[in-house]
Amino acid sequence: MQSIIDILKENDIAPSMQRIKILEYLKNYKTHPTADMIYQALADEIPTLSKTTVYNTLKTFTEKGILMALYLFSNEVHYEYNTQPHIHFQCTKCNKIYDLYQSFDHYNNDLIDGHKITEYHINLKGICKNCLEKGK
Amino acid sequence: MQSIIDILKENDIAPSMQRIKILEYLKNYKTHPTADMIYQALADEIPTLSKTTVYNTLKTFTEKGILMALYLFSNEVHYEYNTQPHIHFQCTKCNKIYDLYQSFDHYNNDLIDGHKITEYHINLKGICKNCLEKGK
DNA sequence: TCCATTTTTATAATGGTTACAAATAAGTAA
DNA sequence: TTACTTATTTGTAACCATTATAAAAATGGA
Repeated sequence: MQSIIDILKENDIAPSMQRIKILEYLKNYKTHPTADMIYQALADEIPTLSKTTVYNTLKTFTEKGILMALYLFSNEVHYEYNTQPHIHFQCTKCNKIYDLYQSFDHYNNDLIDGHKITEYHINLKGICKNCLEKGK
Repeated sequence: MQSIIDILKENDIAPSMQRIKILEYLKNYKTHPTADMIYQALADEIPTLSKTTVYNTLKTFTEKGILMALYLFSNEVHYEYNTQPHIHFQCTKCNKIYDLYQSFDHYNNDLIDGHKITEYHINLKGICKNCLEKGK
């Protein structure tokens, strides 16, 4: 089991306290948070935390491939710790984001119409089980 | 062949000049423009055009299902006139957006893990044919 | 310890989008 | 047509996520 610090070192990122806490948060709580959500969640624990640090850190992690940036159905970016391939579903009622592990088409390294594919996202939208059951 | 005005009327939208021009632009130039691109493109023809009108109109059209809002790999929204199902590919070098008509999984009205799917987007990212050929 | 480099921070700036309220255009009844 | 109501457009300001910038703090090596 790989520690947070190991993950950072493997990616040539100095394991500062802020970076550790941010990655830890994303690895433990798979809630696809935005930068602001992460900031809010950690502000108590790290009172001096700056939102700029959160943005910088997320940018670094994403560039290194540690995190995936999700562009769903709004103009704020959600982040997730990279695990096995899956697709995303967002509920239009409660806005919750779900990971789905249904079988789906994979496009990695495909060449389509001559274009080289390096990354792909499958984003679904609808009403989640929970909201369906609540009636209405 | 359905006219722009007919499309608007069918959707209970009064066919004002601004609305006609905006829909016409999206129907004719399938370039997946942003609100600002549309504004820039029409500003000469409609000198009094306001950016707010463009935003309002795009919102109306999207709510009626005439347009599709695309959330690709940035936080600006791109729009397209709804045609046959297809998927999107954006080049990371030139940022151009391509429509791909490859076969792909369809999810409409599926029920996955109890969630009702009403809309889905497949977004690919990579290097387009054109940029590949330019070498490097 | 001293110094150079990295990291964090606060502040201001940017850019896409929305809120708001006034101005204009359109639609309807008399 | 007029008078009046409603719909649409417009300009301005506000909003909110994100980025730029430069100073402050922390870190690491000689």
